[in-house]
Amino acid sequence: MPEGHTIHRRARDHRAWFAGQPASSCSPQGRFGDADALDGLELTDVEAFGKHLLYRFEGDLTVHVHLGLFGRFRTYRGVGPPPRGQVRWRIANESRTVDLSGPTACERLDPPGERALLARLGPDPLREPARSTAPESLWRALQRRRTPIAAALLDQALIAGLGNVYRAELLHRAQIDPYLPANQLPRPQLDAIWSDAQALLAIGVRLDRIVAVDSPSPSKLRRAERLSVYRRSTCLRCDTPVSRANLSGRTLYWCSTCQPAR
DNA sequence: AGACGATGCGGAC
DNA sequence: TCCGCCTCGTCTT
Repeated sequence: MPEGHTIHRRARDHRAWFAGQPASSCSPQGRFGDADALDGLELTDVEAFGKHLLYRFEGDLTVHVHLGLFGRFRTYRGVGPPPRGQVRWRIANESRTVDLSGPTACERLDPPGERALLARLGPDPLREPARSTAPESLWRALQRRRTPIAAALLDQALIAGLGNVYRAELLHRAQIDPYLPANQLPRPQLDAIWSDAQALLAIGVRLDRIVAVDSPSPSKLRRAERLSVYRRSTCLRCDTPVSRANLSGRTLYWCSTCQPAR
């Protein structure tokens, strides 16, 4: 579920449903101890930064949510049913109920904590204006790295919001060997990845799912037609068996024909 | 019914 | 580099 597109979509939805009015708040599971202190406060805004969500409440209170690998939201219209499973945080008004379960983080964040969080995130393609060039800071950071470009793309301090699916699909679309050292990636290739990331993430937010192939009607694509290499047995474009490897604990997928080593 | 792996990340070693 | 988190869809038995 959660790469940057999911987080931005949740921010947009939760803002539309809850912002500008009081919301009830509780922690059915009990592990979000501050939930009760927020009960009845007005939710003023919801923001997304990379894979992080910030919920703003009246009185300058901020809640930080990070879904991690397992976290998910369940949404109900109107008054929700009894919590299903372990619900860390339930937020609701008369029209919607949202249950958060399994997050890596669900916590009050004070201003220094928020500054520290945002300081360790690189630029988020979804927060930057659409551009044909990558941020200079990203380019300079990559120049200092000899790790594979595939590892760099998952480093949230370099670029915030990409996960394992977008990494695989972006490198495939750019026809780049995932093991190319980051400091050997030519600037035009970085710019191509950046602008492509902006486009794909925006589609992801709109459709609430990752679609990484070009299509006049991306919303109609079947599951097996949306991705070219991620978790596939063969490359969607050329039918070559997809290569897999473990790169610092994550499975890397690529097509050795479309993305040859130089 | 049970095993396994997953779109993530921090901390221990 | 590995483990834990704490959930669920998919696959195997």
